[in-house]
Amino acid sequence: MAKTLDTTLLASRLRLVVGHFVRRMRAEHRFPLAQGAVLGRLDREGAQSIGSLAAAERVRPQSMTQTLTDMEGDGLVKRCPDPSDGRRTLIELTPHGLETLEADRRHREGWLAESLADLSGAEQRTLADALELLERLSEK
Amino acid sequence: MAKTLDTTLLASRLRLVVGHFVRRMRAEHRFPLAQGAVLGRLDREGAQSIGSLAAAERVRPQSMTQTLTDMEGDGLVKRCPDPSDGRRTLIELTPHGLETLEADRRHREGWLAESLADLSGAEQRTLADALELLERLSEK
DNA sequence: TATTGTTATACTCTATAACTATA
DNA sequence: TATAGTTATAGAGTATAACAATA
Repeated sequence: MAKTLDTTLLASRLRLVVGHFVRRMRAEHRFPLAQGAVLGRLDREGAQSIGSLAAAERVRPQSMTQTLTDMEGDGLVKRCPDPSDGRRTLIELTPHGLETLEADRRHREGWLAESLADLSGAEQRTLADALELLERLSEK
Repeated sequence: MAKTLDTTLLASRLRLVVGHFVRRMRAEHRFPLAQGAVLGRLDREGAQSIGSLAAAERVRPQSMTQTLTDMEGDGLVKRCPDPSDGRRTLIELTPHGLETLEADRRHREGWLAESLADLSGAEQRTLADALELLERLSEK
């Protein structure tokens, strides 16, 4: 039976490591993390409403509006009225947004994705399992 | 032999889960995370220089100066000249800083530390192992 | 010259509150 | 009334550049 760890120390270490990792990701990207997240999601899932993007990223709709306004200003996304519901706005990738995403992916190959690929299958599994746990903690 | 996962998807999920977790932690704390980190470190390790705090938290010295200036304004820490090196400033906890830290720890017991304690020993081990991996990724 | 820390400035990221427009 | 989104505002968190003081 595995022994229980000191949860206060584990909590501190969690905060420190996660904080460091976020700063490292930020430094590595060519454009803001929050924007990259939206680009990736639009590419994977297609055009969708602002509220749905906010829910998926688990930020407030107001925060997402701000991110999208910045991105629209940079020509990465386009706002389109939803024909079936006048309250909704659909967000879609522009060609420039897609190019930017692909350039970022190529660049990150030099770091995160490549580093992850360097891990053993067991290590990748450990990381994936830990993400499940982290998500469970976040939901509580 | 464990199969290799899709590293692009794992990278996306890593960003999402970690981002969500950080926002959850931020929302749960009574005062800024960066300040809580400093309070905990000073309590565990005792008074130390600004540069050493910055290195431990892996932020720039300028960022740490800013954090500490805010904290000093709130009476959480005190700047003391290092008697052995006029360039250095030692940071020490004030009684108010210690009280604040202890109050925060009691409050967090209601969430993170308690949630971690609810995990099985194996799950805690998975999380601790993943932190090692995450730290290795951050260092690369 | 090298090291420690600060000031000035700016950007990212997110939140709450109050609002408008549509259903 | 309820829902989708926006505007206004503020605060946390961090960075780079330029600087002063001390070793």
